[in-house]
Amino acid sequence: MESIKHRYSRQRETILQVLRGTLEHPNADWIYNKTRRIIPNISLGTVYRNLSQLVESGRIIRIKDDAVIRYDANIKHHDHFRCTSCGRWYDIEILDNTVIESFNKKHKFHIEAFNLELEGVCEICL
Amino acid sequence: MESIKHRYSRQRETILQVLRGTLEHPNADWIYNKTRRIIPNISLGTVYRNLSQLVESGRIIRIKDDAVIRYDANIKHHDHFRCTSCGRWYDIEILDNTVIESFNKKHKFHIEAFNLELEGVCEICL
DNA sequence: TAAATAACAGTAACTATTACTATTAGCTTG
DNA sequence: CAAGCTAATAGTAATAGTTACTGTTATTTA
Ligand SMILES: [Mn+2]
Ligand SMILES: [Mn+2]
Ligand SMILES: [Zn+2]
Ligand SMILES: [Zn+2]
Repeated sequence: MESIKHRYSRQRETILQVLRGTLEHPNADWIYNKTRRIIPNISLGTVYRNLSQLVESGRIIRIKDDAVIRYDANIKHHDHFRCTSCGRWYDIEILDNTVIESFNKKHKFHIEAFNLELEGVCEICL
Repeated sequence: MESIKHRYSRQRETILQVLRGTLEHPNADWIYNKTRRIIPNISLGTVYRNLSQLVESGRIIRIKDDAVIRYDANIKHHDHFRCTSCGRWYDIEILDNTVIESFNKKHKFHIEAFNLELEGVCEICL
């Protein structure tokens, strides 16, 4: 992290400032439109390229990496562990209601659903 | 759940059997190719439509609903709560290392990353 | 058996993202 | 401070995953 050497560019710095100025967790298009108010002729491709570089250099993070929808015939609630080495998916159980209840005590939110995904190397691959 | 009335179709039943026969957590394309071995001229649109109907009727679930990548300038590890009413994203802290350690004791996996996402109605909207 | 319409195959359209290309601009070295 | 190297850019084309449309087929009901 933070080790990749990039030349300065006004576009990249502006994109970073735009993202730092919001709590929206926006997507590329939202960032594109905000940034266009500062650099009107910036290209959408530039936004995508710089967002990727900013992730690469650890200055921002990306949420929901996997753009593909996956399906599961196991319909009882469960969590997932995905092995980055072999790609296997494992059904696991970590979160129970105690976690949720402790959350409910701190915040006054009404939880409808929760999803936990772990990533790492599985026993077979180790 | 299970209340929507659908006519029988060989395509839908085959898709369901294909998904029930694997632990792959496959995407639509994988399911399409497997199902084509049984119904060679099935259409990809049919696969998508039936997967959606099966989700609707609660016979399967979908993982990673949101196909859009979102970005966050808050790079310290944190979880998210998203309000289904107003769309706001909240940075939260639920998972700590005790959860991970207890997982490590049960399974011999090496965890590299984990991501928790909660969904519900926030305090403002309640 | 016939009418009503859900579901189908095939295809077109759409959306988010990535790749390509000629031009511009940040950095390094003399 | 040029000159040259090449990363980064704007603009556009291409790709991937998904959804929408359309005329035909098949399931259900009476
Ligand atoms: Mn599963
Ligand atoms: Mn966040
Ligand atoms: Zn593995
Ligand atoms: Zn809300």
